[in-house]
Amino acid sequence: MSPKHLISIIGPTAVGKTSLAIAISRHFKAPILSADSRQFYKEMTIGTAVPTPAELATAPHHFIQHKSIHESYNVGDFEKEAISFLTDHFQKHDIAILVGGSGLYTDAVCHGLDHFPNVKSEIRNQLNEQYQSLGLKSLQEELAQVDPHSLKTLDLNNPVRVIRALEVYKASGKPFSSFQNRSRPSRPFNVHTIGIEAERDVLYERINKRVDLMVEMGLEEEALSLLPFKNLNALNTVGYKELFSFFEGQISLAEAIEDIKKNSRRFAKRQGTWNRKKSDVIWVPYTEAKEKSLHYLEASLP
RNA sequence: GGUGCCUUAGCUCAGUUGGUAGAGCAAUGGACUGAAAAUCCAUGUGUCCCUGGUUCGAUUCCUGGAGGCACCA
Repeated sequence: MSPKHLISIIGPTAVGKTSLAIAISRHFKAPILSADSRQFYKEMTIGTAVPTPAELATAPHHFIQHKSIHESYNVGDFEKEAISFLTDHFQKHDIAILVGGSGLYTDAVCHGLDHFPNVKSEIRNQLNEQYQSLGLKSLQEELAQVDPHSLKTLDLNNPVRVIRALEVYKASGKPFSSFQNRSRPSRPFNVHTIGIEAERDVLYERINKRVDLMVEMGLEEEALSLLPFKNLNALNTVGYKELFSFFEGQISLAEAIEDIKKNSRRFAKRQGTWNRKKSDVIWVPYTEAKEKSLHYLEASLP
């Protein structure tokens, strides 16, 4: 069987990942898998900058708006579905494209995650209640009892991390740390990671413009229709949560829009720190992303 | 034109009874194994408007000037 290739496109929000993915998809006649933790949801369109209908028509896309905000969906689910899709796809084809801004999700597909037990949502709800009523300290103390190893490696100031470790313990009876760093299966495909880069001020300018465009396209209306569901995880999202604050009278519309821009910039910055530490990335400037990456891929793929 | 108040970090401002300064926000750097557009950690930022004077020493006090605001004309 001929070698299989997954082309992974990474980069901060608004840098041009979608159009590069489409260009590469057309060139190699390969499907695109989205690894974007917010574009999965069919109820969210404008604020998540999903590809336009025209873009979707020019290249086959997967994992875009295939879930509802009312379903629970996480990296592990995504990893399984994506690998299952790729296994099937690579039976008959050699190339696929992965594109997305969620670093954890692209890493899950490219390199795999450790296998953790399933956790019922009641367990997490209960831990969240404990956090609310008794505080972080009580969670930390409980973790110290059951998983002293995690106590050393975990960010104990981060309630999300502490709750995660505890919920795995409660679901399985074994410490969170005991599931980590077991041998992961190697992927039956080569990964070629292309990173798109832009100067900070250029990127921020693109982000600001894109937010203005979203507002023109009707982001406010879209967010208003989702207001009843604002407590769902999927809606703890830049572009929506700020408008919810506006609807509830906490800030003005202008402030909400400024906050969306600011939070998008911060998000882009976090994506930058995630991506910067990665090795084996072919970095291409956003101005000639298509030429440079096709040039590289032509030379590396058979 | 007159009188009063103001001018300190990117922004809003505090402060130094004279020993060259600090909050919030913004910003920047980092972490990340099923919440990841989430969550968490760390870090500064300076001709203290200009000019002269008093002083060992002035951002602080005094003179003059510039800009802003308010009131009076």
